[in-house]
Amino acid sequence: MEIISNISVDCVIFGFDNTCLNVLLTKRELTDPLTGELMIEDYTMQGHHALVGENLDDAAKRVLKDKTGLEDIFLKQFYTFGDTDRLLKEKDQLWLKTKFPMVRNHVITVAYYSLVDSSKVKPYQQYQNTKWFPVKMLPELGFDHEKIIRVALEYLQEEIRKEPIGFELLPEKFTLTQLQNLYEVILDIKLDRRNFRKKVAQMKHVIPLNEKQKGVAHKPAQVFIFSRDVYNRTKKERLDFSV
Amino acid sequence: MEIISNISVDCVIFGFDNTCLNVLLTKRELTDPLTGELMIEDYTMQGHHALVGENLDDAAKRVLKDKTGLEDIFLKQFYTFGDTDRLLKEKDQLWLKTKFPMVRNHVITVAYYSLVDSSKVKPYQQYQNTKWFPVKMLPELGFDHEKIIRVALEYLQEEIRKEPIGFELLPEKFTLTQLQNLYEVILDIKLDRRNFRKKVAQMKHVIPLNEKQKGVAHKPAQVFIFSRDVYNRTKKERLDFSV
DNA sequence: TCAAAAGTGTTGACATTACACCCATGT
DNA sequence: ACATGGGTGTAATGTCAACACTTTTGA
Repeated sequence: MEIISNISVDCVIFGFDNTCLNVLLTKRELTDPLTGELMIEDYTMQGHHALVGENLDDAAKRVLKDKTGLEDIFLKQFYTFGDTDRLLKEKDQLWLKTKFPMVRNHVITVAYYSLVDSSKVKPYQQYQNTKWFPVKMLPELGFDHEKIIRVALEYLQEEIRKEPIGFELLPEKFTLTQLQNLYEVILDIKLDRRNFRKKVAQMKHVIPLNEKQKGVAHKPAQVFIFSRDVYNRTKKERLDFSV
Repeated sequence: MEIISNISVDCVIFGFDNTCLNVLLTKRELTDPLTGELMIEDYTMQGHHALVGENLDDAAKRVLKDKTGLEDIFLKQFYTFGDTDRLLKEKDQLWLKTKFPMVRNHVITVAYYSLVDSSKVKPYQQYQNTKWFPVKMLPELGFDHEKIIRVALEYLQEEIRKEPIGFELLPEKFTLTQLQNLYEVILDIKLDRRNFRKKVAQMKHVIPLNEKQKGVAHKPAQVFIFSRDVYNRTKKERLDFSV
């Protein structure tokens, strides 16, 4: 399978742990073969190059499966980064020359973000040194990946205001407090609990179950599920063109 | 200047004529050199391939300048089309083999849309057979350009609800009726005149001039300008996460 | 019995909708 | 004088924001 050397696909994998919005990152290390000195030590999203004969979306699914073991996961293309200088930092050039000599200088990357229930990811991690990092406390990142993650977050923030995608980050069954935390963390705002619940109560696609939390040292919360089906049947166009 | 044979940049150029939202398209014709028979006759957006050492955004600006003569125009990347079958229709293959034999089968295209004051475009048209077509009455289109235009329109509709970009389609000075028509046509909705004006009156960035329309056979309308400056100073975050 | 989070309603402010008549101009 | 689009206000309804106390559970 021949790779397309000037097109890569990167995937910002978001997860949520009830406290932070996290991104899945893989450590990149390079040691000088002579001196043993550590020349590069940082993190990247570790995308892949597209393959000849492969749709871009399929390449993104491949990256996601490779890193998380998951398939049929929310995945959205948000931007293509095509500046000529995106791989020109000294350490990135060193990395590419050492590891990927066939790759030319100007690689454009089609960036996707995906939302995963992070409890499902852990067992599948195939890469050593792949870890979740809070988007507010990113480690040193290689290439232009810090920028890509920042832009991904902006698109996510925009999208989550309009579409019911937050549920992708939660387990199938969740409580309203979890849902509220999710919105608060992603949008970086505080929400009023009662008003939030009023709003959710109008969403027919957030469905209460006859089931409560168990084993918590406080009043157990009602458990809900999300139904995309109901959402699709009940959504209506918003008509405001607010600026 | 070496072209990058597997990456192209397409630009959906939108214009507005107070009645329709239009797209600028160029005729594509191919005649059989032997029989003189017309083998292809349709329209395309006529993008370009990216050049080695050129930022994608610069490639898009180049396409736009080439087709309209305009620079410093609103230009927004919205999606990258990367399906392997996007150029595989028979006539498109014929076209590519005849005209661009160096281009491989799988070309991804990074698509931008731009918004232009179409009164400024006409004098510059460099291509014969470049014309405006209403998005509601597109001619037969080559490649996957019909899909690209459809998707561009969806992104435009979304964006114009949130950001003051409609002004890019109008002359510097415009009337509120023009602005209302613009919103109605792009969003494909009807708006109440009085309510529309109330809403615009709240927008500090739409500024009335001491100037009226001239030479119209009815009460002349007040003339307005848009100020991005004022907009940037007065915009506030919307906090609703409506779905 | 205490700590911790769940759950619940009302009010005032503001925004949105629906709707009909007079005005200024060119012909 | 008439045809054409410009310009304006009010009332009813819906939506949003602010706010505090009681409940249920495990420890």
